[in-house]
Amino acid sequence: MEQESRDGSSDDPQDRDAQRDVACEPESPAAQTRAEGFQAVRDAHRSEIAEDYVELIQELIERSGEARPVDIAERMGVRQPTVAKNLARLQRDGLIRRERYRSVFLTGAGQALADVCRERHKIVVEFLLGLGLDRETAEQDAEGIEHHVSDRTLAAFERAVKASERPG
Amino acid sequence: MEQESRDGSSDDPQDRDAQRDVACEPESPAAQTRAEGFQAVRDAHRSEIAEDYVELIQELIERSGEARPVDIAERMGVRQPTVAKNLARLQRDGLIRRERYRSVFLTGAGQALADVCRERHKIVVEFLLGLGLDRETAEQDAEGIEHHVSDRTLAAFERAVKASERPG
DNA sequence: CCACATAGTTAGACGTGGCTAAGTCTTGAT
DNA sequence: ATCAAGACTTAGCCACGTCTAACTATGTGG
Repeated sequence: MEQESRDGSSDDPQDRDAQRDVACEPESPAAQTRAEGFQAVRDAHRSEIAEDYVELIQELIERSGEARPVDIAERMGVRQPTVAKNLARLQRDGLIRRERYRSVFLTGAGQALADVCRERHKIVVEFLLGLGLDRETAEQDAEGIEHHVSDRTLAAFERAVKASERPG
Repeated sequence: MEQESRDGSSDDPQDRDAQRDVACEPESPAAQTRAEGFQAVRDAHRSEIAEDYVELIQELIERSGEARPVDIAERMGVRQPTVAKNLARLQRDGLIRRERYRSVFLTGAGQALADVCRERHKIVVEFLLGLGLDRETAEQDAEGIEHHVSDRTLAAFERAVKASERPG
C-alpha cells in the first residue's frame, strides 16, 4: 500500500545522524527502536479497517445469512459510499468476493483473518472484563486496543484470563 | 453459489427482510452502540499523531534543550517533509510554537497534552510490565494501545499496577 | 406493468499522512 | 568571507478514508 522503496537497499536514507553528538548520544540506537515502534503502529492502522470489516461481515453472515452493505454501514457508523470504497479495497486485497448489487462474502483468506480477529477480540474483552470493567467499556476499548496487541501481549492477556478463571 | 447458502431457500427476496427483522430489530440499539465504538476509534486516530509528537517534543527538549525537526523525523521513523507537514498541523491546532528554520516549542496546551500523554504512557507500560512482558514489547505495544484506553480502563490499569507493587 | 422505496453505485471534494525531488537557509570550517 | 554540508521548506505525487449529491438497479405493490 505504501511505498516499498525502503527495503533491501544498501543506502540507508534514515541514518544521516552521524554528526549528532552532544544532543543525543552517538548513533542513538534507542531512536531506532522507537522508530520501529511507530512504524508498527502505522502498519497496524493500515490493516485495522480490513480486520474490522471481515469480522463484522462474518458476524452478519452468521446471524442473518448475509452481509449487506447497508447493514455494514449502520454498524460501522459510516455512510454507504464509504462502505463501498472500503469493500472495493477488501476485494482488491482478496479478502471478500461480491457481484454488483449483491451481498458480500468472505474468501478463504477473509474467513481466516476474521477467525483470528474474532479470537483476539474475545481474549481482549475477557481480559478487560477480568480487570473489573463493565461490558460496554470493555467492548469499546477492545475495539481500539485489539489491533495493537502483539502476539506476546495477547498471550499474556490469555494467561491472565485463564488464571482468573480458575482462581483456586 | 454462496447466494444459496444463506438458508436454503432459492432466491426468495422476501426472506431477506424477514431475516433482517428477526436478526436485528429495526434501528437496532446494539448496532448503534457498536457504531459509536468505531467512531471513538476513528476519533482516537485523529489525535494520535498530535499526541505522539508533543510527547516526543517534550522529551527532546528535556533531554537536549531543543526539539529539531530532523531529530523528530529520526525518532518517528519518517522523512523530514512529513514532519514539516505534521508540525504545521500542530501549530495550526495551537499545540506548538515555532519560527522558520528554528526549533519547535510547546505551547501551554501542548505542554498540558504532553503531560497527560506521558503519564498515561507510563501507566500502560508499567501495567504491561506487570503482566510479565519484557520492556521492549511493553514499550512498543504501549505506543499503539495508549491512544485507545478510556479513562475507566486506565484507572483499572493503575489499580492493577498499584496492587502488584505492594503484593501484600 | 409501472411506480415508488430502498439498496447500491459513481463522481467528486476534502483532509490526513506518507513519499521524492529540488530549492533555500544556516552554520561551521577554512 | 566564503563555501559546503546539513537542516529546513516547498511543490507535487499518491493512497486512504470520510463525506454529499446524484444516478442506477432491484424488487414490491398498486
